[in-house]
Amino acid sequence: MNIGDVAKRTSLPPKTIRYYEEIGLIRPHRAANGYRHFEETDVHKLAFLGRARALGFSIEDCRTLLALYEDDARASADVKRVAQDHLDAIEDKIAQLRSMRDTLSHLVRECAGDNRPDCPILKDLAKG
Amino acid sequence: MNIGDVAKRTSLPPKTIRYYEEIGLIRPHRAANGYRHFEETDVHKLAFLGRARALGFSIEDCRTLLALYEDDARASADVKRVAQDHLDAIEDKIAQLRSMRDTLSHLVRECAGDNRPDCPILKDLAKG
DNA sequence: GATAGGGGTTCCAGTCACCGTAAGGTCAAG
DNA sequence: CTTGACCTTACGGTGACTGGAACCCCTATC
Repeated sequence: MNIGDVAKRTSLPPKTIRYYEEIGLIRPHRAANGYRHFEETDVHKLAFLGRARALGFSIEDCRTLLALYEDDARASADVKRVAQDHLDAIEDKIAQLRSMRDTLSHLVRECAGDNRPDCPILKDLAKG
Repeated sequence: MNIGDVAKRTSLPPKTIRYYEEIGLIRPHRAANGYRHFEETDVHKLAFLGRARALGFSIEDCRTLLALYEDDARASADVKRVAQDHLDAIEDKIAQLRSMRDTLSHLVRECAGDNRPDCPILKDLAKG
């Protein structure tokens, strides 16, 4: 299979697939003409990576998860730890964003949004 | 005032302050020895920027907000639009993260986290 | 055989908002 | 006079790609 077909099947852009090869996540073969040639296992790995990325795992986490996936002797505890750490990071991020949102939505509600210059948003930014 | 003092007063690293000068957010004077010399207005602007950044505004948004702040003839509607757009983006981000969190926390709960290889997290990533 | 098109290839630069490090100039204190 | 804390610039790296240029390959059509 060529990269375009793989792109369609995995919903990953060709650019991303090349990038994943560059950083060693996959190792597709090469045809005589220099084109990348993908096996089903490559497609499977790429789909795995796509889902892991969609859950927000970093590339390095994905590398770890892929290695665990391919290791029949893995301990599920190792997988769980990676996932739990990521989950904690997500929770932190959500809390951060919520705090921003609360402040911001308050300020936006206060702002008249008309032609006059008076603005509580700027007032807040200017004086904390 | 030198950059170190400004850094302390604004809680911004010197590196960041230099960067903000480089991209034209501030224009501190220079002393004879080449050191940056900051006026109170510079410190005020930097504090403004620090708070805007803390609310998650992009640098370009910050540039816009600072320009509006310094424009006595601004319309609060312009400020409000920037803030509202950012707020919408934050809401989107929160929704995205919540969706990730929900999926992930479910998977993490399902995973035994022991020495055995069987793992619902990997199973999900492998088969969507 | 020439050409048009739709693949594919590499490499370089850019994104965003900085941070790390190196090599060096400046200044006040001991 | 030296020490150490401060300042300067400049270059490189971060994460995870994306865009674009310049070029090669393959098939179909005229």
